[in-house]
Amino acid sequence: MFEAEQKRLEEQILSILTQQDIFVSELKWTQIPFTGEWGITTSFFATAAAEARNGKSVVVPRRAQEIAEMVANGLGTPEGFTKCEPVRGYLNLYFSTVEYAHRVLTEVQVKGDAFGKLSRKSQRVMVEYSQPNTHKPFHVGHLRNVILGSAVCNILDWAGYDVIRANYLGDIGLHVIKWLWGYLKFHQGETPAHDMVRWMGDIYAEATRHFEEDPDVEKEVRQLFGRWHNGDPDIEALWLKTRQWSLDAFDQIYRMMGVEFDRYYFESEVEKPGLELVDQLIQDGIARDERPQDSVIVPLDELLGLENDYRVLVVLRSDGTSLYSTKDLPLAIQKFNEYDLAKSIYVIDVRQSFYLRQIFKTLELMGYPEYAEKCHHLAYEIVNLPGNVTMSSREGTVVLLEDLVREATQRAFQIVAEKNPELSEAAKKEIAFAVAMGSIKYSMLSKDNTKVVTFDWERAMDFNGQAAPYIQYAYVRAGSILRKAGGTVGTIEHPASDLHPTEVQLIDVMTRIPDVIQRAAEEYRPLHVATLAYDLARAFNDFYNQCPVLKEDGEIRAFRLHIVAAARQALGNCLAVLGIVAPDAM
RNA sequence: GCCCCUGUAGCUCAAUGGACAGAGCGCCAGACUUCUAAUCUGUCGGUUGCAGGUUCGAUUCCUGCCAGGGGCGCCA
Repeated sequence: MFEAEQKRLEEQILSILTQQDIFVSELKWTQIPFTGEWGITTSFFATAAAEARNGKSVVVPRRAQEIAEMVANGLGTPEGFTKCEPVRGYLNLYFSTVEYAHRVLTEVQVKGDAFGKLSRKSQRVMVEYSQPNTHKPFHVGHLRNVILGSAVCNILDWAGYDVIRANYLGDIGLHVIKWLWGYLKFHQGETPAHDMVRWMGDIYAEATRHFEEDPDVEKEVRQLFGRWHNGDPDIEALWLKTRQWSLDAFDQIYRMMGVEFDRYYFESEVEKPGLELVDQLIQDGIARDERPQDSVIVPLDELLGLENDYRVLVVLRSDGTSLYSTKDLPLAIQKFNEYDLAKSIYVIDVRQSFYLRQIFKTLELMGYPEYAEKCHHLAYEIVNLPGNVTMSSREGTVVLLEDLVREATQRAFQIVAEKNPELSEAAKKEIAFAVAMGSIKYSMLSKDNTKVVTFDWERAMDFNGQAAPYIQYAYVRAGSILRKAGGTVGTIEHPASDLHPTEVQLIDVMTRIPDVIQRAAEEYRPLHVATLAYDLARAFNDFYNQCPVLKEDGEIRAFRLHIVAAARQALGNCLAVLGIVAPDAM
C-alpha cells in the first residue's frame, strides 16, 4: 500500500549511498514488526555482505548499522514521517500516524467492498474442485476440497484473475453401476426419501458389501456395466434419473455452502474422446498397446530416458475400458481449447500427486508443453477421523455433512438464544447457521493445505478462540456501534490529537490486506487471509476495549466512527474472501 | 527400495532467510450499572525431532539420520 513512498525513499537512499561509492543491493521493505509501531523498514545487511564478498574487510552487522546511520543522516526526516531511525542494521521509518491514518481510512471508505481487490489482470484461470462422485454420499471428507477450492477461487478473483469455477462429476464408473445394481436388486421402484444423501449412501454401502462378499455379484455388476456401455435404454434412463437425484442433492449442498460453479464437466462425456485419444497415442508411438495380455501404457521413463521417476502411466485397461487417466487427458486439453487459460488448477488431495505429475508430463509428450506447464496440482491433505481413520463411504466410516451442519447449527442456536433472546426465531436460526458454517470453513482454511485435519466433534463444536465467530463478533460489534451512532457521515477529518496505539495497530493491520491477498493468490494459500482476518478482529477488539466511541464527542467521536466503519468493512471483506457470512447480530 | 508431505509450548496451529519464535485451547488468578463478556487483562509454558553444512543471520535453504502419514502398471 506504500509502494510510492518506498520507491521515493529508495531513490533517495540510492543517491546518498552512490555518493559514498557504496553499491546498494536490492532493498526489501516490510512493516516494522513491533506492535503499536507503525511504519516501514528495510535493512542493509545485504549491502554490507556484498562489500564483504568483494574483499572489503568489514563485519557485516556493524557495517550494516554504519550504512543505516549514513542513510538516516542523509534522509533526515522525510515528508510524511515522524522519525527515521537506524537500529542494528535496520532503517526504521515511522509514519506520521495522523496523516497516514487519514489516508488509509479514506481509501477503505472510497473502495468499500472492493477494498483489498487488486487490479484486473485479464488472465483466465480455471480452478477445478469438488469433483464428487454421483450415487455416493457427500461427507465431511469432501468438505475440505470444496472449502479450499472455493476460497482459492475468491482469492484469485480478488487478486485480479478471471476465475472459472469448474466441477468434474464422476457420474459413471464401477461405483455407479454397483449402486444401480443394488437399487435394481433391493430397492427397485423406490424413490428417494427426504433424506436423499443418506438414502443413496446406504444403498451404495449395501451394494458394495454384496460386491465384496459374493463373487457372483461382481459378474452381475460387470454385466450391467456392459449393458450401460451398449446403450441399453432402460439402464440409461435409470442412470440418468438416479444421477439427477445426486445432482440435485449436490446442488443443495453447494447452495448451503454458498459455493458456485461456472462449468460442469461430466466424466461420462469425456470417455469417448478419451478412447479416441488413446488410439491416437498408440499411433503416435507414445502409448504402447500390450493388449490383450496387458494394458495400454505410456512408458514415461522410457520415453524420457529416465529411471524410476515418472514410471508408467496406464491409460486403458486390458479389456479396453477406460480409467481416470483415459478421461483426464482429453479433459485437460478441452479446458484450454474452451477457454484461453493462463492457468489450470486441480484441487485434488495429495494422494494423487504422483498421478497428476504423470498426467501433466504425458500432456507435454503429447505435444502440449505449453498446456502442461500451465497445469497446477493444488494438493491438500485429507480429513481423517481420530485414530487416523480415513473416511470411506465404502466402509461407512463417514460423518455426513448434513449431520455436522445440523449439530453445529443447533449448538450455535443455543448460544444465540442465550446471548440474544429478543431476536426473532428466524434471525436466531440465520445467525446460528452463519456461525456454524463459518466455524466449519474457518477451521479448515486456517490450517495450511499440507496439514492433515483430524475431524473431532468436540473441536468442531467449539466456537471459542481463534475461530470464525470471533471474527464475526468483531464485525457485529462494529456494526452495532455504527447503528447506534446513526451511521457515519461526511468526509474524514484529520484528528486534532495523536492516535491511540490500538487505533494505530488496527489501521496498520487493515493496510496489509491487499498484500496478503496477493501472496495468498501466488501461493494458493487461504491460510494467510484466515490469519489476517483474525489479526484484524483482535486489533478491533483491543481498540473496542480501550477506545470508547459513542461516549466521546466532537472530532474524536467522528474520527473513531470512521475507524469503526473501516474496520467493519475490512473484516467483512476478509470474511467474504473466505466465503464466510458476516452477520449483523450475534 | 524410491518419491512426496509433516515434525515448533501439555494439545491444535502461526511465523515473505531477518529484530525478542507468536496465537488459540487447557490450567490458575482477575474484569460486566459500560459501545453486546461469543470479549478483555494477567500468570505458567520452547534445546523449533537429531547431527552437520551454507549464510553477516536458519523454524525457514542444503545433506544425512530418526519418527509419523501418503504414494509408486490396469482403484478412483
